[in-house]
Amino acid sequence: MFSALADPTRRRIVERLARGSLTVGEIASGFSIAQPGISKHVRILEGSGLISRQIDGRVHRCAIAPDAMQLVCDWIERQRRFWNAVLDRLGDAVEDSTERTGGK
Amino acid sequence: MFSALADPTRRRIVERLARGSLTVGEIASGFSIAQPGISKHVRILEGSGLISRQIDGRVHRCAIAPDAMQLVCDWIERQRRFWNAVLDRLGDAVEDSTERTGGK
DNA sequence: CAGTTATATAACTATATGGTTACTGACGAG
DNA sequence: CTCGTCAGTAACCATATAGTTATATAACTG
Repeated sequence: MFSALADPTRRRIVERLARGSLTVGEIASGFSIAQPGISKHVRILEGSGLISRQIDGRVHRCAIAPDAMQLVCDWIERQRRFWNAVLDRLGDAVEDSTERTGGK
Repeated sequence: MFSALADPTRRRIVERLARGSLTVGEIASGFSIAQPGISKHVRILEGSGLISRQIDGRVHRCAIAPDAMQLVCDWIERQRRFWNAVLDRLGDAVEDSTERTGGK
């Protein structure tokens, strides 16, 4: 799922889908890359569980999958906690060193 | 900076550096890949501004760069807001549809 | 039915990436 | 000075990835 979102084109697709569901053709019309390329990206996003597809006759309507979105949010929250902890630790280290050296 | 953190090996390097500064050799000893590979990763991390290097004789001591860490935290926070907004919108859509259909 | 449209699939290309080995240079110890 | 060590550079390799074009399949439309 992380690697699915690593590609900027796929992130843009998801961002567009966040505004509402779209068919594959509608997605493709927003990019300068050819339709088969979009099909690939959509397939990857679908395979990662990030989006779902409802086939309605010829058109495939794509939408963001709420469950996956929840996982994304959870994952980001974990990352946020981790990096903030790193940042805090760096802040402490700076304080320590400024104390030891008599400071700035 | 995002692409620098996209590689799992580089993330692990940063995680180890979060525990304290390390020389290139010390970093390399924690991985199964050869030293020149680590050198490359370190160079990429340094080029992205995520870590800094203090050359002390033969040894190169690496540490996380606080400024970049702040940027990472800011970026993650923006992402968190964005994806939570997407999630909220999806939640509303579900509510709407269940209202319309009389569904559970 | 024939023709058009929406999408997928196949085969290929180009490029980026992560890894390797071999070698080089700088520093420090004896 | 010589030798060993830490690290960087160069050249190369394998693989993955994003894109392409051409073709196939399936559903509408007249």
